Amino acid sequence: MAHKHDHSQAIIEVTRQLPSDELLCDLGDLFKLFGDTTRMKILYSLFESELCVCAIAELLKMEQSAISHQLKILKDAKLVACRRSGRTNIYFLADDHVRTIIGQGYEHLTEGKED
Amino acid sequence: MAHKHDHSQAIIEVTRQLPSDELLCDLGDLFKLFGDTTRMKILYSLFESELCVCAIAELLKMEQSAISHQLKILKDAKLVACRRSGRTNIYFLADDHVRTIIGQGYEHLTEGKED
DNA sequence: CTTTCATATGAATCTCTATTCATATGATAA
DNA sequence: TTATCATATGAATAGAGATTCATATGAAAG
Repeated sequence: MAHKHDHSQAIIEVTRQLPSDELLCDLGDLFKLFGDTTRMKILYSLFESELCVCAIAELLKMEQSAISHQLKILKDAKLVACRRSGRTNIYFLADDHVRTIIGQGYEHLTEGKED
Repeated sequence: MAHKHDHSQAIIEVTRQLPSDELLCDLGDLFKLFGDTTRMKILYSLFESELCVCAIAELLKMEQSAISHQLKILKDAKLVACRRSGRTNIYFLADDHVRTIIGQGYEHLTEGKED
């Protein structure tokens, strides 16, 4: 009611269809995981093969610590998982939605070429 | 070569398959757009119907200015577009990938219920 | 058991970004 | 033309998050 012209009907209708705040937050949080270049590179690397932490660090030319921190975030979100092998930790994709979601983004970018 | 154990072969292989830095950055930037609750709510609202700025502001109970700023970001990214109608600006979805991408995220959330 | 290697983690820093406030723009109505 | 409404926008602020540094943990080798 802050403005003069009326659209209360549209608002009521859209509100009815809108998912819960909690779900919308969760959705934002999910996509936030993909919204960082480092995490994107990590995920893309794991598309090809499972990798240990220092391999990813070398691959991306970044510090091991930075990679570990990001892997923790991805692991907490259950997008990746890891297993021990000797004293290395080998990470791999834990969810195939990752491929689908990133694939959709990829399509969007490669189709709409005019920018 | 910062570590002792060797995985240069894996690194070479993965590097070969990895998209360019530019594409990976663009992908990150794209998903960053979905990684914010306010933008997510705006996009979800536009799923249902085209809306003017102040309708979105009322709907989300946020300031008009905040909404305008976010709409600009979405518009620059060509995810939404707008048309003039009198003195109101009516925004609508400009790209159907938006629905697909968010839909995939939605599925991921609603399927994996254990958290 | 001590040393070394691979990884994890806490704290600090720095950057990025979302929101707010104030104001500008642009269109319509009077 | 002037007043009003709808939106846009620049600057400032505040908060979140990514990286680094130093260090802790944990496993294996000697």
